[in-house]
Amino acid sequence: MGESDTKGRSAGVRTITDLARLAGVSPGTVSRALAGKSLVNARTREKIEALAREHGFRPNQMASGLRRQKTGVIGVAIPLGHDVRQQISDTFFMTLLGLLADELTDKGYDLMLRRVVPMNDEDWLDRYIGSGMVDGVIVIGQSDQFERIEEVADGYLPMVVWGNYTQGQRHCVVGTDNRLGGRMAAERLIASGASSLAFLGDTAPIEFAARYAGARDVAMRMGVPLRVLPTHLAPDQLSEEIAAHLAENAGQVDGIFAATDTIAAACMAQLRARGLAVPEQVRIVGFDDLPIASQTVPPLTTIRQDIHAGARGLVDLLLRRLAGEETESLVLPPQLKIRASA
Amino acid sequence: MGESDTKGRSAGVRTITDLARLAGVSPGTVSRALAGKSLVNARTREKIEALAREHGFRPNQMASGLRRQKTGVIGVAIPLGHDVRQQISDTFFMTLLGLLADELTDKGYDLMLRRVVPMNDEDWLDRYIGSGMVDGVIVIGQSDQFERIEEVADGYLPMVVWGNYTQGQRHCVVGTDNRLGGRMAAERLIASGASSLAFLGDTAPIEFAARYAGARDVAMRMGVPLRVLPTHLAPDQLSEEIAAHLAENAGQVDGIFAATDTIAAACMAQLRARGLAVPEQVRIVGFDDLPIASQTVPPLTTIRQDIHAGARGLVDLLLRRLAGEETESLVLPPQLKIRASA
DNA sequence: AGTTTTGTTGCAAACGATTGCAAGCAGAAT
DNA sequence: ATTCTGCTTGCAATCGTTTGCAACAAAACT
Repeated sequence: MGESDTKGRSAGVRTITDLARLAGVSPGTVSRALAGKSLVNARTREKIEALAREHGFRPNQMASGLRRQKTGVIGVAIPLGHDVRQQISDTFFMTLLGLLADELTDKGYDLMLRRVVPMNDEDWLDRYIGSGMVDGVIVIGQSDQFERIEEVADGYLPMVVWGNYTQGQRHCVVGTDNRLGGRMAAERLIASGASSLAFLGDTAPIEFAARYAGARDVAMRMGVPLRVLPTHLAPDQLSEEIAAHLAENAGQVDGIFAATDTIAAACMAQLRARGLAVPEQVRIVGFDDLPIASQTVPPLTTIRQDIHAGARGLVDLLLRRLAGEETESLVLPPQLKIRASA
Repeated sequence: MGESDTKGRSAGVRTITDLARLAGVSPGTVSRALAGKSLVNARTREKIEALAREHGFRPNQMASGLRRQKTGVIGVAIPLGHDVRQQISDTFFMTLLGLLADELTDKGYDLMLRRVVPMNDEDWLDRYIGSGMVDGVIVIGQSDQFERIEEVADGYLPMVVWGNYTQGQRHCVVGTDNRLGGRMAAERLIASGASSLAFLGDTAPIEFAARYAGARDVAMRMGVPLRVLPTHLAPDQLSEEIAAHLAENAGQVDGIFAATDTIAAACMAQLRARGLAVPEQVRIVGFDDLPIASQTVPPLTTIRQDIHAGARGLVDLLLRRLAGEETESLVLPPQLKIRASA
C-alpha cells in the first residue's frame, strides 16, 4: 500500500503499458503475467502482480474483449410483449434474475440486463446479439415472441430461453411443464370439491396458455365447465379486474386456477372482501410457489416451479452452447404443493 | 430485403470496413453516416443506411467503446454484506432494479448487473469501476459498506447510491428519510394503542438502523419500551426466527415495527398462527408499501417509499454526474399509509 | 480569372490488450 | 568449443471504430 495513497487511486497507471514501464518489461509480458499464463518467470510475475496490486490496476475489459472477441458478458433479455408493465412486478421473473446473477457470477460472467418492448422494436433480439457486447443471451419469458426467437435460434447458437417447451421447436428452452402443472391444478381443485372452474389470468403468453390447456384437458375429461377470466399482471389493474370478474360470475365458480401466485393472492384478498370462504365456498390453486404463497390466509395451494433448478439449467445449457454443443431443451417437473386453499 | 435471406443473416458483413467496401466509400465515412453526423452527403448516407439495413449490420460496441472511451453501460451493484441471501427475495430492491432498467433504457443506456459479496472481495467497487466496462455505477443498498463507498466517492464522480443519507457524508445518495419513517411508524403504533414496542429486523444495514433510530426517538420521548428482535431476510429462516421471537416475548409486546413489508407479512402469518388478533392485541406497521401490503389480512399499515421517484432520481443524478456536475443527495419523504393493522 | 468559402471524403493514428513468432539466453548434451 | 533444448521475453500485428487533419471539388465571392 502506498503512503497517503489509497490503493487504486494512482491516476498514473491506467494501461498495461504504464505498468510495463514501471516493471521494466514489455506490455506483452505484463499481459501474460496478469492472465496467469505459464510462460512467465515466477519472479517477474510476482513483481508485476505486486505492482498491479499497489496501483490498483485492472486491465480494460473493452480492449481485452475486442482483441479476444469475447466479452465475458451474458445478455439477459426480458421481452415485454403483451403487457408492458408486467415484469416490473413479477416476483417470479425477478427472483429468477437474481439467481441467474448468482450462477453467472460463479462462472465468471457478468450479466447485462435489457428489458425490451418488441412491439416498438422489431429486431430487439438481433440488435442485442449483433451488438458485440455479449457472448450469449438468455431470454426470460417467450412472451408473444415465439416466432422471432425461433428465427434467431436457427443462426445463433449461444441462446437459451426460459419458457414453455413446444413439441418440435428449434430453440433451446428451459422451463416447467406448464401443461402438466395445469392438469395437476385442475385435478386438485376438483378433488377438493370444485365443480365449476375458472382460469384466472392472461392466456396470451405461451406459458400461461399451456397452463390453461392443461386445466382444460382435465375439465373436458371430467366434464366440468372451465371459463377464462382474463387479467393483467400489473398490481394496480389486477385487483379491480378480479373484483369485476368475481362480481360478474358470482356463485357460478367454485374453483379458481390462478395463472400465478401473485394473481392468486390478489384474488384471495378480493374473495375475502366479498365474504367468500376459502376453501369452503371457493377453492383456489396458484402457480410458482413464491414466498407469498405460504403467507396468504389461508395458505395457498399451488404448483411449485423449481426456480433454482431453472436458473442452474439456463446457465449450464448456455455455457455448453458457448462451447459449441447443441443442447436439448430442459423440461422441469412441476410439483403440487398442498396447503389450505384447495 | 435479400432474396431467400432473412435480414441480419448475411455472414459477409461484420465490420464497418466490409460495409464501406460494398458502398464504395471509406470506413470513416460509413462511421460518420451511421453515427448521424452532419458531415456526410445526404445521398451517401442513404445508400449506406440502406446497405446497413439490408445486411443487418450493427457496429461493434466493444470497438466503439474502446475508441470513444465510453460504453453506454451503467453498472448496477448490489452488495450483499451482512446477509448473503437477502436480496434474492427482497422485492423492494428487485422492483427498484426493474424501474432502473426502464429509466436507463429510456436514456439510451444498458444496465450491467453485478451482485457482490464484499466479505470475500475487499475491492468489489474499485474492480467494477476500473474494469472499463461501465460509464457509471449505481449501488443499490449500502449494506455495511458505507466506508468503502465513501472512499471510492472521493475519487470517482459518476456514482450514485440508493440508501440512507447521513449528515455530512461524501457520496451522493438517493433514498427515503428512514429515520423520519421510523418515527412515523412508532407514532402510529402508539396512537393506535400500543404501549410496548418492538423493532423486528436486522439493525446492521444502515437504512434499517435509521428506521430503528427513528422509532427509538419516539419511544424515548413517549417513555415507551422498545426492544429489538433481530431477523434475517431470507424467507426460509425468517418465519422460524419470528416464531421464536413471538414465543419468547409472548404478551410483552403489543406494537411491532417491521423493518420491511416482507418481514411484516411473515410476522402476521406467525401472529395468526399464535392466535393473536391484529390490531386488537398486537399492532403492526411495515415499511416499503409493496403490493403485498394491501393483501395481508388485515391489510398492512406501512411507511411508503416512493420507489418510482427513487429510480428516477438515481438515474437523473447519475446522468448529471456523468456530465461532470457535482450533485447533492436526494432525500425522499416517507408517507404513512394507514390500512388496518395499526 | 483568381481567391476564398463550403461541403464531402479519405487517410491514418489512435483506443488498450492479446498473441504468434522469433530472438535471446541460460544450462545441458555432444 | 559447438550444438541443442527449454525457458522467458520482446516485437509488432491485430481486434473494429472513431476522429483530427488534410485533400479535393464545387460553389461563391472579388
